[in-house]
Amino acid sequence: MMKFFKYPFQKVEKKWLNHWQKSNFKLCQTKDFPKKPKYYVLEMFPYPSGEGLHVGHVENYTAGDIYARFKRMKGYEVLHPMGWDAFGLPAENYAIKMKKHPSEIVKHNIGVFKKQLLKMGFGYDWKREINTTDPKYYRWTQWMFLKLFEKGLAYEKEAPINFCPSCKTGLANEEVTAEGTCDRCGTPVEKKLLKQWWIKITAYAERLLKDIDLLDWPEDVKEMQKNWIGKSNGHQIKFALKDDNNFKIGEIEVFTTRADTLFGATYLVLAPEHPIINQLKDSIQNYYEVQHYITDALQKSELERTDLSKIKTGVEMRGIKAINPANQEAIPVWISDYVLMHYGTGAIMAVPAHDERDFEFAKKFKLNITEVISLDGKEHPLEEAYTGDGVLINSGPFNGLDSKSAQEKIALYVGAKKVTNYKMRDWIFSRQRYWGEPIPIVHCPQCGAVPVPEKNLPVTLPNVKSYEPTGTGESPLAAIESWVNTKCPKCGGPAKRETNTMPQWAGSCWYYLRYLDPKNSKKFVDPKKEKKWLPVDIYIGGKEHAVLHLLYARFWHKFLKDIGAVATEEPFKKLVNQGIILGSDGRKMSKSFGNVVNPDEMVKKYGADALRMYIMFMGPLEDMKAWNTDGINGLSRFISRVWSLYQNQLRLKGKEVKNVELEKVLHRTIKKVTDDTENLRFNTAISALMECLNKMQEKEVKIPKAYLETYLKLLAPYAPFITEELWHELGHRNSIHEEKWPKYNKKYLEQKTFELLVQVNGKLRAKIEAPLNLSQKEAEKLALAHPQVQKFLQNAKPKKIIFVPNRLINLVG
RNA sequence: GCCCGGGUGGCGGAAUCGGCAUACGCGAAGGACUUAAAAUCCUUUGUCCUCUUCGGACUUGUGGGUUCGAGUCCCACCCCGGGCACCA
Repeated sequence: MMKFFKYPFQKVEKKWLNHWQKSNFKLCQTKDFPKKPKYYVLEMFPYPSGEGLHVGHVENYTAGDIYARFKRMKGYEVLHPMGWDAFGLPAENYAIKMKKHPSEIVKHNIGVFKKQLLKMGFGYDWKREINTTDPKYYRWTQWMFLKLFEKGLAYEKEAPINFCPSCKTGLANEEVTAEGTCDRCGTPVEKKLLKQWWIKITAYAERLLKDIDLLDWPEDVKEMQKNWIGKSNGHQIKFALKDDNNFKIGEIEVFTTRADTLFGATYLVLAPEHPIINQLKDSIQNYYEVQHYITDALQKSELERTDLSKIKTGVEMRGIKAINPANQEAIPVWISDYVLMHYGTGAIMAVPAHDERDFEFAKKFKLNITEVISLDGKEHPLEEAYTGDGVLINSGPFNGLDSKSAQEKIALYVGAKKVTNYKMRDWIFSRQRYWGEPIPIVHCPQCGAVPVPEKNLPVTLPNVKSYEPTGTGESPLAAIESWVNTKCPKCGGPAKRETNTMPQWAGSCWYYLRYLDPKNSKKFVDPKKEKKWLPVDIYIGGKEHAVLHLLYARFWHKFLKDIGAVATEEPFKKLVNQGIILGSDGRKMSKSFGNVVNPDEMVKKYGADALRMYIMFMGPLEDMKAWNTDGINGLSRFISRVWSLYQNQLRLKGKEVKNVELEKVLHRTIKKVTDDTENLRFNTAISALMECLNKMQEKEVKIPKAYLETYLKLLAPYAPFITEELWHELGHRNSIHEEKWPKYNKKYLEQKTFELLVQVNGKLRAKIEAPLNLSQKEAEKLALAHPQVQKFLQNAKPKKIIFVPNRLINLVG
């Protein structure tokens, strides 16, 4: 009789964690230059918040841990590191509240996180642990900034920041609500113009776009990056401006992707910020009205301006006309906030017949609408803009041409310039905050912005008590005079340090490189190590980083390549996004819904192995899935059943019984678990492990020890604790996690017979056990002899027979 | 509005090449063990007809199509999730 043994998971997990920790996870320590093939498994490193680890982390890191353990057993030298992305707002805000230094809070939170990760059984090479807030780390972030500065890719420019007049502080975008108010006090957020540091990521737009094709990434993430970069090819066309007396008073250049519609351009529209407006002010008859509109528009937040549901507004600059270069027609010039200054030239030619926005605008202000593209070459009354292709009409010498080929011809006709534009904008790199990497620049009244010499890096954050907001919109660092005032590295005169700090993205742009060489004080990474280990073979993390982090990191990496610091073009070869885990009510986990699952409690109640396996069993890694409190019971039960089986087997006396049937099942399981794990289909790998266990406990006989060992190895990446314990109970002294991954033997997968499926008119009517490689003739004979088949054929002869060897026969009557 | 995903039992999901739909797990029902409960073990479990089996009909969001055969391919539509959104 099979006896039930209760699995003492708490005892076992504690025992092995202690054991592994004693050697600082020697098993997971990676050689810099191994003989074995390398494999770099990376998970997006966490921000160590005060909340501790959440289930999303557990999902992300379990997937990575299973994969790293699997690859290691498959014979790779696996690099699987962990670190902390610890600069950023929450730590700073919490520090202000608790009157503690952010670094203390970070240190504490890291302690909590690390303990939780260890309890989950994750195996990292802790010798390579990094922390972005460590001066020894951010020294290199600053060094890279200086390189960007040196190459002209970091520059200063005035830009509006979000500013809360009540809190008297600059706000990060994430602190501004969707309604455009301050997250903390509800006051409407204002804009304040301040000098900001920018990174010229747009210089890399084309390469960032082109190289997306090199990546083994989810299609939607690639698509998102493409859209974000937003390349469009078009033309810049010049329109002469004339006043009421027909004097030429200037010129406006517009950007269009539809030069073929030029004859339909019945007015121009300028962005309210367009500098030419001021130059034209003497000729504008309604200048007061125009000025009023502009002031209004500039006060609006980006959110208000880009609200699509809003009815379009605008004002005409009376007294000024533009000349359409295609037909020399004088057309009105308007100003409207739906035209954006930062894209193209900040001015558009409006073709209301063939652009939805222009159509809407023209209807509202009763402007001319001229149809120039027609599907049938005829003119029609237009109910809405037609944005497709067609044949040109009302276009003088170009009538009858198809719109595609007309584009270049009309462009040539009016002397337009071919231009490529990108939606992507440069990256604002300054934050008015204390808890970030200081930007290593000194502002000298004589020499301007001077880089801090490399030998003086890092520029460390001053360790003072007051890092609360200054009230001016500047960084808290501005108030720390002893730190701010310094000497100019160039002329030696009195100068001030840059007081803005870097955004949280900075440290995460290159952390995957530092893991390769975390202690190097001469270089951020030894180029030989970079060459050996990059690119990252698999990068696992949340989709929320689909654009920003992943685009910044790709840019940063390409820049490092250009200065010869790395040899690879792209940092992350394969990307995988784990899906969000929702609460059991199907809503996003949140304190206010009370549906948050605490991993610590789950580990306490069910053990880490059960939690790991449940989270992987819930569904495909990339899918969104809802937590089910009962679900984890099933995996807890599975773990117990494994335990019981092995305890029974260890106690069973007598001879091992060779079991051909079980052997077949085992080898099928090896194949299935190997393939599924390789392809990150952990949920189906686990069900295969369950099926195999069901088979093993079906009969109460002594199973050969070799089978029991093989099964444990298959389970080891998933449940590292119980497998280690049982491996030792089977008499081994080494760790199961350094064992070789089992191979299946094809001979056990081969079948001598198969189940012939017999269909009549496509419907399954019988299943017949038949020898493999049965011929069609024999199959027919077998099928026709079956009473069920005769019944449905009604003794008629089949008109047609479909035969799929070793699978089915379909008799069509 | 545009661009991606997706829709399969009471629930999470499986079906990897167009060939047994519903694997595996949860839940539920019945039983064994127990004074009892928990735990554990066994049986049943898509819907309907026949309710005794044998068996049959139907079933992968909806409607059409291609095919000997469709969850899988094609067309149209409905619904859900995500991303982008005045980028000319």
